[in-house]
Amino acid sequence: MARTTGSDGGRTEAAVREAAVNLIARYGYEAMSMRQLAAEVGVQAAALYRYFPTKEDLLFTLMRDHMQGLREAWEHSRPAGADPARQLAAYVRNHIAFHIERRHATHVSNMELRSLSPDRLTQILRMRTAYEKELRAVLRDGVEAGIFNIEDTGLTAMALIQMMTGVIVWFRPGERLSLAEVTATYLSMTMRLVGANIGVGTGEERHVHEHAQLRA
Amino acid sequence: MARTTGSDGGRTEAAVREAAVNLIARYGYEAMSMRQLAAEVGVQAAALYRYFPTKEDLLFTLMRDHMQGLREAWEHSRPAGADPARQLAAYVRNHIAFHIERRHATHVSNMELRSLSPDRLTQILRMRTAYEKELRAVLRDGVEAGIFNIEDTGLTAMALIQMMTGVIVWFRPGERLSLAEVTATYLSMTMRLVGANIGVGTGEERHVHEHAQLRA
DNA sequence: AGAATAATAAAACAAACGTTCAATTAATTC
DNA sequence: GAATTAATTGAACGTTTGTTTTATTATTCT
Repeated sequence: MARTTGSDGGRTEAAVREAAVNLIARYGYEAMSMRQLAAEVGVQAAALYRYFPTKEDLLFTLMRDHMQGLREAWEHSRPAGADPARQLAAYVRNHIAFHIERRHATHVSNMELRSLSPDRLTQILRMRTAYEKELRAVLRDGVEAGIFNIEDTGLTAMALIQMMTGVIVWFRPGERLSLAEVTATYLSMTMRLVGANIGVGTGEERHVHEHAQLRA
Repeated sequence: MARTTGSDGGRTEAAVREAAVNLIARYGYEAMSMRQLAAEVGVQAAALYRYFPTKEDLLFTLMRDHMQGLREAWEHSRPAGADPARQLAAYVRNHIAFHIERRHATHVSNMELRSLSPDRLTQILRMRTAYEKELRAVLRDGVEAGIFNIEDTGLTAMALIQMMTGVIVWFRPGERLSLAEVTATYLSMTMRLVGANIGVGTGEERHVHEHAQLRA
């Protein structure tokens, strides 16, 4: 047999991407075979090579698109011209929302870096560094404006990102806490971490506090 | 050929463990072949099976020993009977020191969980959960004693652990900051995060502040 | 309707995989 | 010094891997 009725390149490629993200997140890039992926899509392994020349190309494409999506999400959600506290709050909200919406893709982008060739690894890391740089800039602005009290901007940025990204490890929708509650708590922890004056800028603090009271 | 002169089971096994940790951390468990590991040790692949019946047994052994080491390190360094702030400081110091001393083993234990069989995965996760529980207990004690101000103990514990473990991702000895400086800064961030009264308990705050001044 | 193109299947490739087995030599025990 | 045990080699096993090639069918274009 050959071309099947109703087959469509666009749909197949999208199906391959989605299945690949799920399989790689679950079993790992090396552990996922092209045949396994093809079977998940409902196609023969050879068909995959019409869309991605090699297995590594597939991985790289997934990662690149994920990082580009993250940068675009931040650019769309950042409140231009707002004070640093609001900017930081927007960064935290965007980061958590984006990563929870795409848990599997995030897992892939964070865990499978070592399967990339050196130059592709560099490309992805560059995108990640650029994104982290945005956070450092916000923190610096806040320090210069006297709103934040931070010992080491670089360290604080890394700590914040690790803390926020860590949410995807344990958060499961529909369990004890809602996404809104988790986000609120992380916002409050973030503001403590950067030494922001409580009640300044985010418009979230009272709200957070009420939730805290309910859970106490 | 067969047994080589000067060969020793104990030494070989130790060499296998060490090489395996390094190779798995660098290339991933699935990507590391038994032949590659054997070559690193300077032995034929078949020789590995004298010490570990399967590749997965090797992985599991590495992880189990790492988690046991972590628990033992905490038990030895915990200041029994001290106030919660000192306990928390000890937890942070031990966690960071242990994980930086064994960056590769930590990487393996955190990244290769999905390569374990279900029951072995459960065993490792149980050990990890028990360790995290210790932190939650310290936080709870601090809240009850009125020393800490925490919205959600569980969330704060996870945030702290992610934040601390994240150090191994970017920290490299001999770069901008020393381990002591990093630890001091993380201690201070931890105390902010749990809402500890500044200057209480840890005996580190003034020291931290001096470093901050130097870097500013 | 016929020609061109897009999408797939089926089969095959060499290479690499984890693992096993029998043979062989070094060290230890008696 | 002979017998036993410990440590390792070298070769082989059957699978599975990513990928390529060729053929075949569905769709689109003229």
